[in-house]
Amino acid sequence: MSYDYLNIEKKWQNYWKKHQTYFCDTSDFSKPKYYAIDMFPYPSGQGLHVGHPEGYTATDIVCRMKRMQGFNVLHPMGFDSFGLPAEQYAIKTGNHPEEFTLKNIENFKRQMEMLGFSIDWTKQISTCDPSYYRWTQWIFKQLLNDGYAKLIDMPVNWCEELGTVLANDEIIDGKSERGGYPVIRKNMKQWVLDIPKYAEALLDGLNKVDFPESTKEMQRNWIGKSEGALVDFMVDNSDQKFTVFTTRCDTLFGATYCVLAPEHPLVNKIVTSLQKEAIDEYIFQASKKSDLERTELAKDKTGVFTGAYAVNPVNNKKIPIWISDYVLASYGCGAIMAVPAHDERDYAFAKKFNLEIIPVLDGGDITKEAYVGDGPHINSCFLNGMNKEQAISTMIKYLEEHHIGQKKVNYKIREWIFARQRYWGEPIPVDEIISLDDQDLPLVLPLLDDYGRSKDGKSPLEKATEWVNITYHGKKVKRETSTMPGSAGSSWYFLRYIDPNNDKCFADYNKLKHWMPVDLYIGGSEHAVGHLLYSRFWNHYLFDKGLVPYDEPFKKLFHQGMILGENGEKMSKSRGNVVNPDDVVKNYGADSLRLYEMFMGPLEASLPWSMGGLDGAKRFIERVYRFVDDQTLNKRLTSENDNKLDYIYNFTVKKVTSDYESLQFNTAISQMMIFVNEIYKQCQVYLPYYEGLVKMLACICPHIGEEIWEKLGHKELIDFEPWPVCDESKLTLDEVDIAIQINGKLRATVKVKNNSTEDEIKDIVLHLDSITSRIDGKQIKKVIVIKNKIVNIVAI
RNA sequence: GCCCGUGUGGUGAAAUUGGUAGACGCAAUGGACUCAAAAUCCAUCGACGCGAGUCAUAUCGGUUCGAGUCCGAUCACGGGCACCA
Repeated sequence: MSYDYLNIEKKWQNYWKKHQTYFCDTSDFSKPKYYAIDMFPYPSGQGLHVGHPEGYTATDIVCRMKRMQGFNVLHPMGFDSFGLPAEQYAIKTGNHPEEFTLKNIENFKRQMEMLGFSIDWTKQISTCDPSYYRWTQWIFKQLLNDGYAKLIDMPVNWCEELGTVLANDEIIDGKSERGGYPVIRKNMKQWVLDIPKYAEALLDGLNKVDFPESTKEMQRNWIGKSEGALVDFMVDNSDQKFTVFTTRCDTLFGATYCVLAPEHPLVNKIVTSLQKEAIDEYIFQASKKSDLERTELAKDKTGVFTGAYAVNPVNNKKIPIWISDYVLASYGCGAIMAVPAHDERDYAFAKKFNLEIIPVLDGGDITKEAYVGDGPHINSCFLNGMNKEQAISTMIKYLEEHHIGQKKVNYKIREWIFARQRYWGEPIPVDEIISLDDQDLPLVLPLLDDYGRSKDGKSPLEKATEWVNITYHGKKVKRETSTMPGSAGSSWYFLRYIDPNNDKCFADYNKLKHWMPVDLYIGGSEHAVGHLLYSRFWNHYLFDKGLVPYDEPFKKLFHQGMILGENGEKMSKSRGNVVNPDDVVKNYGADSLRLYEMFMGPLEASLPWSMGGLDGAKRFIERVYRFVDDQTLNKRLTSENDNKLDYIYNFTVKKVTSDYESLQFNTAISQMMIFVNEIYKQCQVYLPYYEGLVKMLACICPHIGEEIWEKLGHKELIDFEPWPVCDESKLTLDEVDIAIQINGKLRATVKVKNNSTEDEIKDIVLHLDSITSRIDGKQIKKVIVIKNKIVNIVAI
């Protein structure tokens, strides 16, 4: 006679584990498919955070509903298990990072089982498993053979403290995402993947996927497409020339100087002897600046005149060439034409160094500030009087006809730096000359005595001399000692789930054809650009090679919000507001935790934790359970329908179904609560309606779902029972409440026949005592009737 | 600085997308049951007012018969990008 959640949950978890085939048999390809996954976790030493189950419960609910609706459901889980904490643990203890990782995976898995997720554990993967990273290496090899992976000398983000390079998205405010250590720019030979080649495809693909608009926008900004033109400038009194990129070639008549990036190769060739010393000093200073310093100094423009002049190709005017670090070597041509009248940065620079400012767009006051608005062109010869669009296309035509420029599209997105000077990552399967043959994959990480960096600051793998120095195809060679970044293994794991044990290829095409794309993908918004852009890139690439059936891997993406501490702050050890899921499950049960997290508020919202809310969730489960657990209430399950609950039951089925589909679990739960409140009021419930409720609730609270189902006398699990169906005919009521307003203010409500006509309603309303007394002596100007909803009487 | 969000009771939040603001939950208060307590059940619960009513969705203005919802301005908070030519 009480809700013994500990034993109930243990009982069903053991049952599911013993009968694993229930959630693991995904072989019936004749059914429609549904593939839902969560962003797989990094198995940290701390175990699950209460934030993890939020997203996991959401996918689990949808999967459970889809199974009942007759779908073939794939719902696996894996571990993103290469990474820094395991390596640091290994450095500290001298143990292999794998030992730490496997221990953590076991703990994560235990916690997930404790929470009752209907995960297909037979398809579990781990990115640090050689049978998995064999194929990560294999995909890298394809990228290499096709020219998308390259070893290039480039300025990289170097973190001295971590002893490795980092990708742009691993840096926040000039500091490393992990640890917050300073990051500097440094030229190094690096493995990179040519993601910019896929810029256009990745941009296009966003139009056909269901992602949060903010995430699409972030990816668009990250890719940073801009359409413009290249313009060639001759250096005066010289045969040297350089090219600039501009999005406003229509303002070329207003270009009064040019600026080269300090790193631009032309600088040394054109600098005059008088300016050489100043230029060299400036270049030296610029090279020493870290990214952080560059951004901090952003407000104050610096620069030096080269002594040389360029010739403006449209009017042959001589304009000075400067260098400045506000021009980036890595974007466009590393050189710009400056139009100070209409660009804020150029304006600030021109003012500081007293350079000429010529307006070429009418409007604004350039004595005060740059005019960045629109206006007809002036001082612009053949463009005068034109608007922006006309002027740009006219100018592009002019540039192309005179062979001094052309149309050009640029992207901000840079190559993905694909090597880390670390131990605990996938070895890059190449030596100095060639990549490894397929039969030599996987290239397995060697064991080391010490996992710290080697003395010369190189990768820890340098110390494995026997592993590094090999004879391959008859030649003495050295292996690559960098490893892949963490985002390598996570860029394709959703493909491997589909065929995790295949040792012939990364996944069978026919299986991919059945399961891809992922129908629902849930994870944190911190991956809005990094992981989500990288995995889209790999999938597009594999699609172009004909190895996967769809270009976009994720049909629908959703970001769950963050669960904050009870004080509204982010949960952290130092704030002392961390809630441990193990404790919650012990004190309230997994079902209560799941129900509570889904009821807190919208899934995407960041919300504070509340122990009181957890009490409420448990109370609701008990209220439902009592019908089978309590003998007196048990008698209230009737086999005859008195029709009193017809409307509310069918409405509840309809709302819960559509709310689950759109991930609005908070309102779905509130609707089930309304239904339960109603059956308490009625003191009885038609058994099929109660069973319908239990099925819907079982998606969120699977343990109590199975328990009630069993107590109702069913022999089969509830998980594959048919989903309740809404009988639409029960949703039309005989009478509806309509509101009556006078001049927009609510004055009364009245019951009228459903679908009454406008005249019928007017007739009733205008004869109501409570209304006539109010409009007595006033003139009725208008009566607005909205069927089945509202009447508004306008009277003065 | 630029881009994108958000702002509703004591509190977490609902609101059929322009139609009865505050559903559902938490907390609180009163009552029933109990020797008593817990649990449970029932009731009340935006503010002011005895009342009829009046005022209330960050602030100010607009559109509309009607605005939490649409438009404009302002303020506050959150997220992203950051000299990208």
